[in-house]
Amino acid sequence: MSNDNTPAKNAIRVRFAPSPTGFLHIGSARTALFNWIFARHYGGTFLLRIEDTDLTRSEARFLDEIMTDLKWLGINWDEEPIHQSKRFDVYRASAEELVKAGRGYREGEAYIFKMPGARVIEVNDMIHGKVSFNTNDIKDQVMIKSDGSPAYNFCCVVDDAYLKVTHIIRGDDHLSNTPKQILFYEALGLKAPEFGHMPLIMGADGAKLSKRHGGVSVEEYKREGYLPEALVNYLLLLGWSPGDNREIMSLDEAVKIFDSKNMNSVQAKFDLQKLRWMNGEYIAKKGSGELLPLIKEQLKVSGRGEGVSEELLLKLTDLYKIRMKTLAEFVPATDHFFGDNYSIDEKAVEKHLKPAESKAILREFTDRIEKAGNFSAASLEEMCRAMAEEKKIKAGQIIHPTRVAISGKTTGAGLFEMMEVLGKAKVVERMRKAAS
RNA sequence: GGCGCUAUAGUCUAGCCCGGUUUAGGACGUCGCCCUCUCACGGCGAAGACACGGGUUCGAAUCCCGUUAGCGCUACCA
Repeated sequence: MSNDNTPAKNAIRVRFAPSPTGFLHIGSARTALFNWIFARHYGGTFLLRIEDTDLTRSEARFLDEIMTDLKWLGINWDEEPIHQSKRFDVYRASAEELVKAGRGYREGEAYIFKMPGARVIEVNDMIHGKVSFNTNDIKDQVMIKSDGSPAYNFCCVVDDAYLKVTHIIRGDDHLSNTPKQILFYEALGLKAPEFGHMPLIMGADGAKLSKRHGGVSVEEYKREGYLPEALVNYLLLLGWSPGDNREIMSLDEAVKIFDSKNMNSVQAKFDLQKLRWMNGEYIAKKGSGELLPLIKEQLKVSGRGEGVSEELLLKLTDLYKIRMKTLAEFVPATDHFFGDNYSIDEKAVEKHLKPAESKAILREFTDRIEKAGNFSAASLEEMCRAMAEEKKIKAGQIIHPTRVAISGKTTGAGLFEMMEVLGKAKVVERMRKAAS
């Protein structure tokens, strides 16, 4: 599953080479992540190269977004990124050199690399082990296109050599490109780096990852309320395993124990359920204070919570963080705390508020709590239990109608905590309305 | 079609390199029970896998071959 091309310490240089023609794809993020971890583990250098050779499709806003998302994930780079769009003359010079040396030819404005006669190219892949290709199966390769822009496989080699990249970890979709690139290294008189090809991430149905699988870009997950720690942790486990049964782990921990030998060579399906579970774990474990700014962001996007005190938000965060899989779930779950315009579960109303018996119980409970001086969760619960005892009914017969009356829902935080947070006036008002 | 990669439960995986210690371990999901005012959390438990066929061997999830299936490349996309 692996070979012995383990890098010497401090000497390794890796790169992540995004193309700014769209948002940061979840698969690209994973590639960046593994390169970064590899570099950090060996004390090497992690570089960024911008592959913007497609001048018409490349946009500055995409590049900004990609860099923002990388940082958000916790991936930082060590040197100023280089842009391929600024190096067209370098690629042309190299292509010119190969043509002059008889390794290629011109075809109009284009520079083409001539495939050598039958030869076997062997790649000692860090993940797959030995893989071999026959040059007979590969046709002549374009180096510089007619429009003057370089072809991917060619400028990739020129730049990786220029950047002194020692290890290339990338997706399996590049495995078949590797012999072509090795031939370029040879022709240019350069030493080829080590290669490691990670299996691609597929959607749940085995098809290419797409929107309907839950999102393809990091930005979408960020917006949905996923924590970077959770996304990174999940991506880490997709194609790599520490060897023991550890699952929840920080980036720092992963850097420490990382070993490319444990990288998997099997394509993996993206499982949104597991990501959601993991995200829930991270949310629940975070301090409410840490979560607060993120919760505020969610509220802001939804247009709720304006002018609400920090204290109340903190309290709600505390009550609900254990019930959320994503931050985005906070708003619909707590809408009844932010004004009277909240969603109502009609089926719940039918079941718990419609019966005359429920209304009577609700009225009685309302009368009791209205008279009470203390509106704390503990004393409310005491009153509820006492009333149940007196009336020879189950506490649930009071609790369920009350919950629906004040929240419109059958789910959520503990009833008495909710009542305390909402306050006496609001609670009594909603209960009277429901009982009428 | 050609070339390449891959193949443990619905999903991610451990075990495979160095064959016996495996009644194949863990996690998500599913189901059941407990806790409980609901939901969630937590606890306990259950169902569920070595793709198929040959071979090597006393013995194969582990090694070899084939078949099948999935994916990738086969662009003057990256």
